[in-house]
Amino acid sequence: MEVPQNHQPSTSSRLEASGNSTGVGERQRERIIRAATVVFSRKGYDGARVEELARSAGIPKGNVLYYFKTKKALYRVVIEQVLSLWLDALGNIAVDGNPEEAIRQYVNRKLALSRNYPEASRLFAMEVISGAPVINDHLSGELRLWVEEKGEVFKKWQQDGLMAKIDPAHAFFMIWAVTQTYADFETQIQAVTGAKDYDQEVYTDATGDVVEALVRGLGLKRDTRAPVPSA
Amino acid sequence: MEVPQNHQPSTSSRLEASGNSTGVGERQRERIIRAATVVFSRKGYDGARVEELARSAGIPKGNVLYYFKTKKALYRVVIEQVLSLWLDALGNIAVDGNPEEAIRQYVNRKLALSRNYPEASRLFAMEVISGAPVINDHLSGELRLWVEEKGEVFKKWQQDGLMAKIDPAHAFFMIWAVTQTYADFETQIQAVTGAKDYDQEVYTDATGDVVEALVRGLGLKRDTRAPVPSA
DNA sequence: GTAAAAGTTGACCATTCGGTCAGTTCCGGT
DNA sequence: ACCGGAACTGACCGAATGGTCAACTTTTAC
Repeated sequence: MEVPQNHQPSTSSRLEASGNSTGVGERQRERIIRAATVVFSRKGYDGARVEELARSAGIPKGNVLYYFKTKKALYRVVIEQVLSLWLDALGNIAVDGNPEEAIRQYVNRKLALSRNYPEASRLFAMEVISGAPVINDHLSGELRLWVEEKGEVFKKWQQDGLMAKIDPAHAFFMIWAVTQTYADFETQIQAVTGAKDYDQEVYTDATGDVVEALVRGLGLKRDTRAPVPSA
Repeated sequence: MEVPQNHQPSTSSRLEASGNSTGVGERQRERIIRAATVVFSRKGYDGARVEELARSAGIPKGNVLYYFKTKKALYRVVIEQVLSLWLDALGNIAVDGNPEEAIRQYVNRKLALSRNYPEASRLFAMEVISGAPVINDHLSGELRLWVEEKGEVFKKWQQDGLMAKIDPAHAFFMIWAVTQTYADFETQIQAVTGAKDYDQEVYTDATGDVVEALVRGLGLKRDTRAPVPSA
């Protein structure tokens, strides 16, 4: 487990002009990353062949290794991108509004994420199951802080009798588990439900039932003292 | 994806005597399977090296291949064993008793399974995330039937007002997701909670909070018409 | 227009890995 | 004691894979 330096070819000479996306090779880079996310998420790091990553991106193998010095370097970039997507999605849980609505929104957001980026979710899951060799620091760093912080909010809610007395961390574990299961275990759920159009059928039911069940399970109440300002 | 025949050396000559565990090589076989479960669950099929499987079992590589003709054959045996553990654990949900107690027991059983066989859970998860190439048939066969069957019970409960009106399948998905998350995402939960003794600290909280939250979330009630016979 | 830089490609190389095999040891039956 | 088969082992092999490279094409800068 060395720390392979990143190649990062372009992006160096003409940084000033054209703002962000430097034209030519930058598109390829992202093209590769996108393709790699899909392949890695199904085969895992070891199961994914560089040649397959290339084919999936529609370019020859040599070209992939031009943009990413090693397979591991590519994986690192991919997983880090997935992680930031994950962390971003944690977003801000509305602290001030009423708990029920706040969590309802949060769950819906997480559910939408599973729906729109199922590969990202699966890749993240695989990484964690494997012991999170790459992102462990992020988990015990940023994520842990975030949970502690938001946990305080939960405790406040609990004191106000607006949430069941559940260890805040476990409340998050529950929410994450339930929302991500629809991406990670898609194969299983597909097999069991026999749904023809997974994305349509399954998520429709899930967003209804699951959100309600979680809100109920976590014992979330509307804050009656400060009624919602209509919006 | 061929179907590699299994070697299965011993167990053939002296089946009659000594009942089940045929002495000599049978112990090795199980030894290998146990070790392989651990390694596969962390590295995945492709990530696990035969040499490592061997080392983990404390025997030379050649010896592993003596008992299992190919790596894939070994994997198949391992995953199938894990699956049957999983399916067995589904067990019988007490249909007659009161819903609340039935699910409470079921969740506790699943939680205990995650606790006692975390590698099995992780391996199962990996297999499913990868598209369940080996166990897909089981999922859309046995498992689907089981869910349909037990789903009927749920519907009955719902008609009697003893359970929230949730698509039964999704109720299971929730339960599975939550209980298995403690095994599959152990690394993440460990990182976030910073627990020193994961097995002890985390599961203690989980069995308390999680069971309650699920019972509440699924709106399970005690059947008041037929009070529990004291036990 | 032209030269340098960036990008592209397929051939090629070294290593690793799954699997084979011939030879040896172990062990139960007689 | 000895025979036969099961169990075991390390050397070996071919295929596959990650990565390199030199040649070539395209783009960019002036």
